[in-house]
Amino acid sequence: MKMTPLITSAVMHFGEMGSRWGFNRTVGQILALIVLNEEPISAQEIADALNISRGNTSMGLKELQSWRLVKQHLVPGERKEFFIPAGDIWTLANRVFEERRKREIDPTLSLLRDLLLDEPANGTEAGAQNKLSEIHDLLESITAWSEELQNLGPEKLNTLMKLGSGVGRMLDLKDKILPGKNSVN
Amino acid sequence: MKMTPLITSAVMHFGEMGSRWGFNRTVGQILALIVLNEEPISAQEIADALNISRGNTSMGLKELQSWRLVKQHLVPGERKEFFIPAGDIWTLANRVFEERRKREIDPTLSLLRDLLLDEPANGTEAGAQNKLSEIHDLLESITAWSEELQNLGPEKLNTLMKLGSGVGRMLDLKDKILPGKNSVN
DNA sequence: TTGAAGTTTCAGAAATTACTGAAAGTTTAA
DNA sequence: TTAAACTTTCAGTAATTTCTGAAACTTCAA
Repeated sequence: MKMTPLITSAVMHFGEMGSRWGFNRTVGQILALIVLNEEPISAQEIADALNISRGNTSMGLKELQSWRLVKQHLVPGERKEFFIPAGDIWTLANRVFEERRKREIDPTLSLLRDLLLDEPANGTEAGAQNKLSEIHDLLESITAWSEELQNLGPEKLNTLMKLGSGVGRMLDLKDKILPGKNSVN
Repeated sequence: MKMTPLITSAVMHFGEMGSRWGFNRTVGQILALIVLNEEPISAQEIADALNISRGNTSMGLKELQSWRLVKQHLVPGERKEFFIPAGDIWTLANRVFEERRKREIDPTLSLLRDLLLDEPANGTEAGAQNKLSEIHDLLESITAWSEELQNLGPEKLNTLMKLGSGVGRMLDLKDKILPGKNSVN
């Protein structure tokens, strides 16, 4: 494992950002290393390149697999396990979104649903429930929308993103082209 | 300040989620309290309701103001400062997105731009640069897209989100309705 | 069936992050 | 100008999170 200056900077940066993206420093570094490395890389090579313990490496890889960002790669004839990215950059980004949605939105949505079932005990609670219900609706929209975008597939998603301000114009026209059931009250 | 059971559950939950959303427990709790409370609330009331020190409260409020999620509210005749949400739920969600983009994407984008300026020293670096350039493009698309959505305004954004699977159909038709400059190669 | 080559687990140590509370700072009314 | 009412800062402590490394586990070839 080489670790040229360029790769080192990138790996270090991904480490720093790791915690903001939902995992920790070494997990970020491991991910960067696996993505930037052309060849499959073994756990031991990772530990050496990053100067971290073998144990920490093992946990980091487990976490990355739970995020479905890296996967094992069996090299025939080799006993040890190698690791490679679980897909192209687009796929990885999608997985990060999805996984974060699960961790950042779903639990709240489920709590809000419960809280909204209770009868408000008084005026204060009624007011709070209104707010909570607004939050609930917003989070549901976001969830539904992100699922929608996911099964649009990368190509269409890309088209949509590149469309830029065209989206606004398109919305103005939508009733003409999509009459009926999808019009919004 | 009351803190009925309902409000307590919500506040505690927002505290737990806080760290996943980019701030810490008490900041999350303070935010929930301010949003769910109908009336403006003072720093002292917040500290009492959450059982946290006055100093911590002050830091938390400062952070929430830096995220532009809460703002001061001067009550005439009162010396102390009161706090209220900086806008409706939609606005707050937008601010969180925006702020997180600044913290989670912008620094990486800027590093990637720098790294891509260097001449690759060898084959390994060239390969890594390709990957980095893919990541760069993806992050730029996301940034541009999120800005686009922001200045679409809440109403249109809502229309778009509610459109659901209609988006896919609309994209199929887009060349017919938006000919020319916005077509994607 | 043993042992070499590998992986995983997890208790404790190290590093990081959050919180407290006392002291310093600010504002306003008298 | 003083002092009461309030806010902010920040050094030190507490809580949490991450990391290490030794031990336990697994797999496979001989």
